[in-house]
Amino acid sequence: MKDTKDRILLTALRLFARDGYEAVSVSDIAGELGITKGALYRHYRNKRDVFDSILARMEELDAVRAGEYGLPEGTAEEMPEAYSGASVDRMVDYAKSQFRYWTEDDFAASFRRLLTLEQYRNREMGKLCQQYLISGPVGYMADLFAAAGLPRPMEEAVGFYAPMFFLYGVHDGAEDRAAVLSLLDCLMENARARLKKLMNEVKS
Amino acid sequence: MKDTKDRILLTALRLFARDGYEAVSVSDIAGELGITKGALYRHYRNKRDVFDSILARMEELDAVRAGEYGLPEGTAEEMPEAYSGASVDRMVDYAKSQFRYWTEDDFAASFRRLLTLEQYRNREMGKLCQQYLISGPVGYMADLFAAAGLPRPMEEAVGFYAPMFFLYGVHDGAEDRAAVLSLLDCLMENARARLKKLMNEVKS
DNA sequence: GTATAAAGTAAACGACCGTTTACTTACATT
DNA sequence: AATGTAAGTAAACGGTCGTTTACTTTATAC
Repeated sequence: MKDTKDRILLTALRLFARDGYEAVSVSDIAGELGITKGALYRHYRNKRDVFDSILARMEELDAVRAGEYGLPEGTAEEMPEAYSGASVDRMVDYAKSQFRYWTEDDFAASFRRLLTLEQYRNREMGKLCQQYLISGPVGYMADLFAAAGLPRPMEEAVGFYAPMFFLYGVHDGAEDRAAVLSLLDCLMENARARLKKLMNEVKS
Repeated sequence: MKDTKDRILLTALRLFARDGYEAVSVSDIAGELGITKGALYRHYRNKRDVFDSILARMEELDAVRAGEYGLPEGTAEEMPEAYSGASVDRMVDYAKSQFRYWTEDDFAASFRRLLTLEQYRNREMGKLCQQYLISGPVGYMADLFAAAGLPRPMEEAVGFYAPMFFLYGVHDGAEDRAAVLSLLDCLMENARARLKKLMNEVKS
């Protein structure tokens, strides 16, 4: 069944995201699903194959999501005209949606924690963590700001994205997650006002 | 020798900080030091004892550092008068010093990564991670801002601390770490100007 | 110089690791 | 109804895990 293979993937991801890849045994994954570890090897060649399949799945989901939102996928140098067109409102909405995605979507939230736990083990995982959660998003926003003619685009991008990133951490350790979301809303409204003011100054 | 016990502690910390507690074996630690794992058990009761000693050591170092900087250690409710006295300049200097500490000091930087890797495994580690790196620092700053009479102290605290926290992540994945420090300097100068302006508005 | 204790080695312990094997069950296709 | 294939079980494999044991080396104190 395709269903079992998917259930293995999700269960493994949840365990990897809590304890880290090495700390989770194949028996742990199988036990959580009520099957024996021998059965797991009918669906995946080995433990590493499960992990790699998680990475591949995230890549698919990410591509789908990027396509749905209709955002430019390349860098600013490749398609500068697409960047300057994005309005402040669209960007703030996108940022809020991204926060909810990385905290509320089960797969994405677990994957984010997995990246956090594996980022120091080798260069590939470090790069993936940067790409999905750190220098990737902030670089993307800095490109947008630069294309719009904002001064000090990188400082503005960090000022915009860092609170989101920080609230991922608050969210993971908080019991009252609604309070985190409302704090994010305040910060986003502040950012919206600031960016609109800066954009007006650029135009003149 | 006390020396060997310390070398075990530091070596274990560095390995734990890269791979996580479970992924590091006692043989790994001993091998890195050129001794057998049997010798390690002359200095620590077991593997968990090494880990606990790391936590205890960080607690000592943190207390020493807090004492040296002469900052109020309790909460704002306990000693409100001590908070409002801290000037913006002192706070910015303290923040910069904290960033250098958590990135350049070998023990602190490794400990920060260790907390990052272990935060989801159990409630204790999650609480420690929050206390040292996330809700602890931001709550402390929010208390300072509130005591100074600043409006929206938590939003201001996140705006101030989140970029620092974010740059920990950038720093860990960056090859050019000097660029990270100079970016931090820009952000801190922006924050200094903003806070001084806000403080003046409060006084009037 | 010899006794004493600390620090280190090498080997073994049972437990669990990831993986493979041999066998059984369930089910779809003729 | 017979057959072939996919999915699952139970047991075993060699290897490594954390820990303990018995023994040797090193250094210190009298």
